[in-house]
Amino acid sequence: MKGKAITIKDIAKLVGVSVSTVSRALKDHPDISLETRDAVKSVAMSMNYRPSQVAVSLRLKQSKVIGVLLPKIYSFFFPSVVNGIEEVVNEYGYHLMILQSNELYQKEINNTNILLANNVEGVLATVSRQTKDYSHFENILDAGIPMVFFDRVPDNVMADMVLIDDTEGAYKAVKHLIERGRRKIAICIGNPEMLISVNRLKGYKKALAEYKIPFNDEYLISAETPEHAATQTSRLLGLKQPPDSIFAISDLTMSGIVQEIYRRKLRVPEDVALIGFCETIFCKMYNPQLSSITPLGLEIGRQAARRLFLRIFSSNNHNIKPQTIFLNSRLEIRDST
Amino acid sequence: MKGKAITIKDIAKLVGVSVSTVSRALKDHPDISLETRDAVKSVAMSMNYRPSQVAVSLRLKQSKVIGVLLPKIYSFFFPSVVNGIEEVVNEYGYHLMILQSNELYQKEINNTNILLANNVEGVLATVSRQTKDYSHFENILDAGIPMVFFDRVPDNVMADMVLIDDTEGAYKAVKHLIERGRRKIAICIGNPEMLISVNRLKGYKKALAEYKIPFNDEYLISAETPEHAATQTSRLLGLKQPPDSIFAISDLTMSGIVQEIYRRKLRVPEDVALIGFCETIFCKMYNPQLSSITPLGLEIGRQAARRLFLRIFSSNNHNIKPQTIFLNSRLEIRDST
DNA sequence: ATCGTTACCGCAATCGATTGCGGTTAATAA
DNA sequence: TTATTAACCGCAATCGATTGCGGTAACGAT
Repeated sequence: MKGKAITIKDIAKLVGVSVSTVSRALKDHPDISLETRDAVKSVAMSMNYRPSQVAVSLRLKQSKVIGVLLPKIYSFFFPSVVNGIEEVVNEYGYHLMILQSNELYQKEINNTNILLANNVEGVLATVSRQTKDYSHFENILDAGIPMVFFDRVPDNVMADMVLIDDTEGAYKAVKHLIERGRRKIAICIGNPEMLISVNRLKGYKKALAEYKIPFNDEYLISAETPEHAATQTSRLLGLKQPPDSIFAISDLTMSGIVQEIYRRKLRVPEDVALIGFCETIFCKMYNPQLSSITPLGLEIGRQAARRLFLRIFSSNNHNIKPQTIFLNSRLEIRDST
Repeated sequence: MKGKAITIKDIAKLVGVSVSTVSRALKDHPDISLETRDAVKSVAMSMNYRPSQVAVSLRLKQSKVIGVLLPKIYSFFFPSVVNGIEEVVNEYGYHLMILQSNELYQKEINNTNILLANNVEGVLATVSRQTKDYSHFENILDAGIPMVFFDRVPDNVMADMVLIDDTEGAYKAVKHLIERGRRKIAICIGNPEMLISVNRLKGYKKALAEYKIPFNDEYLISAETPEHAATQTSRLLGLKQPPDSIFAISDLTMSGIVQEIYRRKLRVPEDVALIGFCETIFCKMYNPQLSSITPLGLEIGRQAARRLFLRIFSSNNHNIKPQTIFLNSRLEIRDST
């Protein structure tokens, strides 16, 4: 900021009125005569005046900024969520401060502090994989700042949550495989401690149970990177009774699985049927295109943001009961099943 | 902000000193005695004091925020750039305000105003497809705020630019195809008016010329969406002399091309060799994996951010000559060629 | 006893915008 | 002519932190 921006004071001097008059004129306060208003406005216009959001933020605590806490923007899923958030946030004239934790607990704490220091008016968050303690989020809530969690949510924080019904989604995926005649169905989850893994595994088991297929723990693998998924898949396919289908609960691990299947020159879906839990656009990039449960990141972002603004604009935010919104994910059948 | 945050004033009252003393004590000003310093600090700590970044920003014009202007975060390329930017920006204790234009000129103008109103200390930008006039960027520069453009850059703004050497990259890609024995090489560009299209096309022609292969404008298609690319590809493959290889200059259009090739049950690379201009991770998702020129988004982000901080921390920003940095993209040979 | 230092600390202005309250002018009523 | 009352507008405090400058106390030196 060298070429100092022009302020309300500059306008006041030029028009020959006080700063208070300028301030009021600019927002059509009835106390100010029409001529004065016009004079102020035209000068403001000609000087290319831009009100300092920072000053407003200090004075009124209205920063027009929503904080977003993410593990990693460089992924398949989060950019679409961010898109949904932006869509809504822009409607209200707000914008985003996006902070990533890189899945680190300490970084997540720092990030909450940064948001607090910047007077954000609301926070949307997905917790990192490392996070077990949620007290840093309480700081935000205690400051009276509305929060909505999405996707990976904490289990004992009094705030709104927006997430996909993982159990239901996984259930639909596996049921679909069964209906296609598969019986030896493997599942690749992520970190077994994560709720997302737990729930999707639950849906998997539910579908098996419904068709009286016994659960075989040799068919359960866990991976957090494509490479890891590939080696795990290799083990799977080397079994005496290799699976005839695989359900992968994440985009990233699916790519590893596909790699390994290609490497072994197996056919999809003839030898192995595949179904993922991933964004549409990525499923379409494979050959054959993957059937999938799409988590609808866009929709998650929208809903979370809407819920947040409901609180921001409510006079008695604290009287609104925290709510958990489950979104149904959609089964999209393509060529891999 | 209901549960009002605690301020320097609260600490002052509790310790029994003035606010100025607290301010100085917190930053180890030598004027303040050690006991006072410790007293202030311990109280600050126990009250969980967090300095208001907003107040500092107003007073000192140090917002610790870097603005990022993007067409669309939901893409293949930009998240990786953002990652690179974040990496550097965090080193310096800064964070990002990311604004997307959705390729709309008017939105881009609004976004520059938002950044200005928020006292950002620097701006990193990629221009939208619609943008022909760059005067809104001049506003930022005139305010004394350093700017670095990356990827899609304007052609007549006095600012730093960081971009990949498109011509060289395309040249390497096409040369690679030729060396693999291909002669009927098609190219799919984006909007023909965009510099990126122009330059990559230039590299394509350069490689052809080097091997004395005449340019055939039937082999030149242009698309901005996967769907559009698919129909264009269909036309290509329906030619009397269909191409034996296709070079696609963007991730998105490549996906459309691949779709169409799959649909026609053509083999890659036997019938049609493919080479893209895309991020590694996406190339690996195809079957077969795509050879590619990788634009190294991460590296672009890093370099742009570094260049920006060079200006931010220099006392005479305006004396540093604007510089255009070309990054070499890397040829990664996989299975599609 | 007086002056000079040094060591510490507070006053008050400042950044830019907002707003309660009080003041001035002019018009109108009595 | 005087009191009343709109109609307009300005003063000054405020948000939270920073900082130039001035002030006080304690100490030693002369």
